[in-house]
Amino acid sequence: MLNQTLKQEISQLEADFCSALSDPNRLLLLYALNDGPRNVTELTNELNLNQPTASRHLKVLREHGLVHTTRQGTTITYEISDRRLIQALDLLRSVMRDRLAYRAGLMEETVNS
Amino acid sequence: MLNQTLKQEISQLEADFCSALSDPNRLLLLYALNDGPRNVTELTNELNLNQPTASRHLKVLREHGLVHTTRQGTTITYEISDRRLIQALDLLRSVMRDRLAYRAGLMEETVNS
DNA sequence: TGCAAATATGCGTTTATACGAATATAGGCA
DNA sequence: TGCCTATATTCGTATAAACGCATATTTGCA
Repeated sequence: MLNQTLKQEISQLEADFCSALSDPNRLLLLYALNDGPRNVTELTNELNLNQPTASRHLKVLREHGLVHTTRQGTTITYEISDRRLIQALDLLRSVMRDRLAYRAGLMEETVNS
Repeated sequence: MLNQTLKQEISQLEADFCSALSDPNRLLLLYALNDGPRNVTELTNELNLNQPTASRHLKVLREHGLVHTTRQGTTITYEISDRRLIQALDLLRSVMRDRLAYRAGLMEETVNS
């Protein structure tokens, strides 16, 4: 059993982790990186971001340890740190999908009654 | 293959979903509800929140479909909607744990060198 | 040294979200 | 109706985070 203060600290950490995931551009970056390592320019082009935006979001991901980098000359390649992130995100998507399906069902019922 | 606009919309939805998870009090609420349904007063007491705070956070969880409610008289019981949420959160925790362990390892190396 | 390419940061503004304190609403019951 | 309990909302304020634009930093190379 954990005491309350510890629980709160862990939840704070986990919440910080989640807030790193709560931006659409960062999710797109993570999913892109799930297909393989990319450098900033490639990511910028693939996702149609402007360069400072991509760089700032990558910084957030990096600071939360969700991605890591290797430099080759002036180029910096980003890589996803842990595949379980995508597993977790996919789980969330399936929850989301079922919830949307449920709501769509409700809509139909409403329309048909 | 999904087109870019659709990808962006899905990522936006998923990001909204994640931002519902990016608050320590809401995570504590979810984990409490994982042990079984609770009403607002019980949650308020268990987590040492003040009542409006609990209510507001529960509203966020409800609006994102993470929990659902049943009313009995004046009492409203909250229940977690989908166990996979806890699965996903536990996955994130394990990623977090490994990352902290890795950083702790780096610290030791630094100290010992 | 000096330039070019890749990446990162600073600034100003806008938008979102959390909180406490106070207040409002809803349901049950006399 | 009027009161009590449970839950929700409003208000004012404070903090954080996103964006575009401009600029800085780093590295490789002539």
